[in-house]
Amino acid sequence: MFKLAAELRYGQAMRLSRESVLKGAFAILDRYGLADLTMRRLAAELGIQPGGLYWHFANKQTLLAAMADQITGSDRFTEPDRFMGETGWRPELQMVSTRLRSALLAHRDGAELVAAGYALRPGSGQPLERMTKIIQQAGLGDHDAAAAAATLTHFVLGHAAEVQAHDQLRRAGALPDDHDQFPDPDAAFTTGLEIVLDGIAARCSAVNAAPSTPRSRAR
Amino acid sequence: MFKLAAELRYGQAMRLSRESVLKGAFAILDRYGLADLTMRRLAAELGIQPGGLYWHFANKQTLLAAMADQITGSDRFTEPDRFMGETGWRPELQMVSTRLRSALLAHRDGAELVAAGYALRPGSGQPLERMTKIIQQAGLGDHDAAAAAATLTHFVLGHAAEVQAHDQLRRAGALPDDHDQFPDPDAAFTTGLEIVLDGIAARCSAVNAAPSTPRSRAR
DNA sequence: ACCTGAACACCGTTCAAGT
DNA sequence: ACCTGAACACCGTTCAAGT
Repeated sequence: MFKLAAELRYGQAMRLSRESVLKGAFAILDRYGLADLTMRRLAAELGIQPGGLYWHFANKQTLLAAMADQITGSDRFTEPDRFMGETGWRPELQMVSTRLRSALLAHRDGAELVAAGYALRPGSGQPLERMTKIIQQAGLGDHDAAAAAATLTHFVLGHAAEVQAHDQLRRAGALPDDHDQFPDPDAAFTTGLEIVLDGIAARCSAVNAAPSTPRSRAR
Repeated sequence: MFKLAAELRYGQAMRLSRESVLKGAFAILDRYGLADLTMRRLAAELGIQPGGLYWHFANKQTLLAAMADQITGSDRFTEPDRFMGETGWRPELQMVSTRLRSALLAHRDGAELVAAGYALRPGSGQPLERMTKIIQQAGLGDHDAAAAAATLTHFVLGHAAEVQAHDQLRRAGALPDDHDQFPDPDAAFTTGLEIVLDGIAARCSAVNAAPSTPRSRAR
């Protein structure tokens, strides 16, 4: 009898799963940021002891990698390959980049999290692989396509990280009221994206113009 | 008498300065990596108690920022403005980018360090400001020049971070003997740099061709 | 001026033991 | 199978007190 009462009070409220632990981790991330996402704090949020977490995840690194995978590996990038018919490589690349940006910005410190548990490792880097394929279909060779996709990824990741670092400064109150002393990140993203896409376009036409000497550059 | 002996043994070996603390910090960084660069470890390396460090630097963040500034703010970027005469914006941008890459790769985890204590904040972002000026002289407006410089910086930083993350994996022995399953980072850098520079060139000619409608894009 | 000694409030991780 | 309890080996930072 007493035991039952004790269980109602102190017993497990509900058995946890990998998914519920991940959910709790995202809750802390979004509310308090990556710096405050500690194993002990997460355990407290979930109502268990710190050690209990290690039944679900081998270590913190694995947990963070799973979070990064969830951000970067959402179905948005694996979506119907030819959903929009033959729109060409440029709008496709633009779409993947924009969606990756949105995915990174959807969670507080999302870019830092993904950059830390590197998104570029195979398997998780779904947007990277998607970009590489699109660029290959645009006519670039394997090496060039990989380098171009990496360049695009670095830009998107760096841009999102910069935006979120700026968010963090504002939260800390260390900014002069903002408005636009840091002139419009959306416009900067659009411009940067156009620059990279134009650069890829230039390399494509260079290859198409002189297939035997891919080193030649358009002037 | 005993006091003198005691001082010879346990007294200060040599008064520390901000510079010597920085030097010790770089020594640990290069030998053991950023993860092992702790205030306690640094104090031990310098032969003082952990608390003693806080006379020289307000906190760890300030120390790391000073290290990032030293990497990113070396004189290499402020060098003679017209040392190479009128070589044009492209080789100038190429030079600054290449030197920034070298500076980041010169210290273990240099890219991560610079990315964390953001190199993009004014004052420390000397390469960023240098790039912006060069691009402005190439004909782009303030906003476009800033966006282009940020794009270039994100590429260089992201590339270097990727290279060093790869180095770390190899050190941990978690890689299949390397050779070139990760095909030549130097070539990937050259290709990525050309892509971004071509993109900037495209934007320049778009502006020059139609100054009143800078939205038009070269085809 | 520069540092010690000692404490405070944290970390991630392990592991026997409980249920 | 899933978690507790308790420990281990760390952190960054503060601050009175020494010299």
